[in-house]
Amino acid sequence: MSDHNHMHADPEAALARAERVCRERGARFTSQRRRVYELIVCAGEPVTAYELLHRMGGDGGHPAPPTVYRALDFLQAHGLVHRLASQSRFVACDHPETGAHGGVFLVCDRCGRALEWQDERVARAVARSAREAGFELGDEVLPEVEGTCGDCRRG
Amino acid sequence: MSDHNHMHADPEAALARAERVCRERGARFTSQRRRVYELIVCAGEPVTAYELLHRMGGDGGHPAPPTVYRALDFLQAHGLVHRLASQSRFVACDHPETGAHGGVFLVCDRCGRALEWQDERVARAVARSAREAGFELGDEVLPEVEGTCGDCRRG
DNA sequence: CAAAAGACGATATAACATAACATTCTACGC
DNA sequence: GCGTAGAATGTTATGTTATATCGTCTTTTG
Repeated sequence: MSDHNHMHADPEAALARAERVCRERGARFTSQRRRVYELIVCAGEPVTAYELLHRMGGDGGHPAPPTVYRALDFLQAHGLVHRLASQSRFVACDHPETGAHGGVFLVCDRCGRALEWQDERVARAVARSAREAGFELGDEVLPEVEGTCGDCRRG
Repeated sequence: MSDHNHMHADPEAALARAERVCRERGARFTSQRRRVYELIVCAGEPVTAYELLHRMGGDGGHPAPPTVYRALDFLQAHGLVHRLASQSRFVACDHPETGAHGGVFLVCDRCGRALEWQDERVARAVARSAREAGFELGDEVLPEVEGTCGDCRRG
């Protein structure tokens, strides 16, 4: 019923997977997009666009905002990252291969980390609600809820 | 199971109710807060903080941003309005008296309207997910999902 | 009435995001 | 290879959302 959730232990694997996903779709996983994705994966927690921006700065300085936002748009469109609206932050998706991302984001109000918790029950309940309300659900249906994670509660 | 949802047919009633809710808690429903709440209720759809700001302008001009944000913070804290993170907009809560707001926001990607759909199944499924994940849910647990409402689909 | 707490005004600035247009890169047919 | 069309990126500017800070006023309470 509920899949166990995990952080990206292996950024290499995530990158390889992303590359494969893009190739299969004929989408170009350019160096910018790769760089942004890598930074998100390695962050291990939700990061803002401007944090990414500043981390991209190599020698001369960092690129302009549109550069990052364009990469983020691409990565979102291909399901590689999600935008946490409640935080204006971005996280890597745990399972970019599957089209459906049914579940819920559990966002910790203390440490700020977000768990992408897969749960068919939530997905089904939401789908059912939407149907009853006459709504047709879109693709980006990853509800976010705020709470306190186990680690933070235990101290 | 699913409650029917309705727009605020009667702003007067909503204001009276808000006033009562505040009085019961010893919170001050000041004129600023009343004004902001009234504007949100009358809008009938999600509105941005700056839209409220501009609508508050009476004679000389509109107040400064902190004025609106402070009022919004208060109203949110007392469950009178919700912030739709995905839109950075604010909507009146349909049932401010009850502490729990279990359900889901169905946000139309065409007309922009948001339906606060009460559904115990969603609330339970989310609560269950949270428990399994070791999360303790906070108060602000109103997941938002994007889709197309019945009106917009039918043309 | 005095003190304390809460609310509000005002200024400035931080943080998040996109519009618009120029330039460079890449794939693809020839 | 070579030209070209479309995609991607660079660049500048600006729009939008939100908060920090500090001073003043108002309300509550003892």
